[in-house]
Amino acid sequence: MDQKIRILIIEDDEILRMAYRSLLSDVPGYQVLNAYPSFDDARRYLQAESPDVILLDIEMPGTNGLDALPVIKKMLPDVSIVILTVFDSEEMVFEALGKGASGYLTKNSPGARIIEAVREVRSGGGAMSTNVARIVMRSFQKNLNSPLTRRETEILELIAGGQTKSQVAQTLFIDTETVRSHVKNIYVKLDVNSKSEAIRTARDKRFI
Amino acid sequence: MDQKIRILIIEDDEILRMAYRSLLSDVPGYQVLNAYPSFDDARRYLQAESPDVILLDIEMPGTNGLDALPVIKKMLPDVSIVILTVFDSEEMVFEALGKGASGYLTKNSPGARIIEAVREVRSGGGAMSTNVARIVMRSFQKNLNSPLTRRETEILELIAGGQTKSQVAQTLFIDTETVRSHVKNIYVKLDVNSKSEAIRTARDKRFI
DNA sequence: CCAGACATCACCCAAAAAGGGGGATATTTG
DNA sequence: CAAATATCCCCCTTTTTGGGTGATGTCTGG
Repeated sequence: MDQKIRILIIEDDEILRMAYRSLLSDVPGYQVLNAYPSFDDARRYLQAESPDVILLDIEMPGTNGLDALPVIKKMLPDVSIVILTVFDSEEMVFEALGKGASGYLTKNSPGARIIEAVREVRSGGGAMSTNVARIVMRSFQKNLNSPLTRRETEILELIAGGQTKSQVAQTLFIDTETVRSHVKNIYVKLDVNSKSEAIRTARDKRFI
Repeated sequence: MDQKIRILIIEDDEILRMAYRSLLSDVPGYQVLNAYPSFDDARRYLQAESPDVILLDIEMPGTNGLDALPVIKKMLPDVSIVILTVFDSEEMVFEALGKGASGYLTKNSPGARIIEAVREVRSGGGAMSTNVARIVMRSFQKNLNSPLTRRETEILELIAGGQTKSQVAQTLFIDTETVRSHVKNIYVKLDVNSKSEAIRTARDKRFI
């Protein structure tokens, strides 16, 4: 059998901390190295214990989980971190993912889901609770009733990508005047009169 | 007990189609309305059958799943669509999510995962296989070794959001000249000399 | 088949923004 | 304390932008 998955728990609530510990300790192939009530407590032992997976709470005394994330990543670049929190706001999720979390579970997740998540992140996958997945997926969703034509959308996307009209023209092999013409139409449709407004409006309404 | 979850399957491979059908039919609370080998076959019956969840393949004769997605969404705005495919490329995933898929499973998903996914999407959540979750999460990940300072990153993000230097200045309550100064430093650090190059480079390297 | 939507290109103009130099001066932080 | 960072100032030219007005070919849905 493979090496056991070495797990570390950082969670300030004692009841939960113990619950997670016993939950995961009982899983064959899992080994809970330790469980700390805060990142500041865990910090100096991280390198020595070198866990494979860390279950990390966000709301904690001292350094919170989101601030701890990059620090942990710097100390243990190969560790997989699973956020385990009551918060499921868009900002929290995006910040955690941006800082390199491999998983994001909310605390209503059943024990089986937590066990599963540990295995998933260790084998290179991602783990999210369904409400988090919902948030993430919605952020990708485009508005299917855009007033913009395909070409207009294409052009606005390139402009939103930072290109000037003449660069867009080069990219699409059309004349700069044509791009200008499209952009004017876009402005009318979105009821704006500058590039930045157009991008903001289009993004808000998910036209791009 | 609640109303059964009404399911439709669109999958060209006959073996799989039958397998999914029998898998889901056996689940209490699930009802498989029908299983079609292509979207073009399913099309005219969609409205009448009004399923809650559609399992949708991508590679199919005729209209493929990704093109079918917006059409289905237009016909049945409240349906939850779960993509079920062998493809797990970034482009496919993003396109499917952009067009309103509520789930994206790859075909190596165990039967239990498919059953679970149907329930999840129907109750408003999102469902992804772990490899897909991985792709999605990686797309959010920032480079933690950015050469840019916090302020420079902040400014470049605003510029990438379409704002001009003077708008950025207003947003951050600083002088336009200060923004200019930061931007010059950004250009040096990224070794570029225009806004569009800076945005492209920074996005490529995930500095923003 | 035909009107309307769409994509393409043209030329006029003034204002705004961008980019390249050269600096200075606090403030923060390791 | 020295280095990094954030702030602001002035010079200059080139590029981009946005508004107006119009034309032409193609495609497409009713």
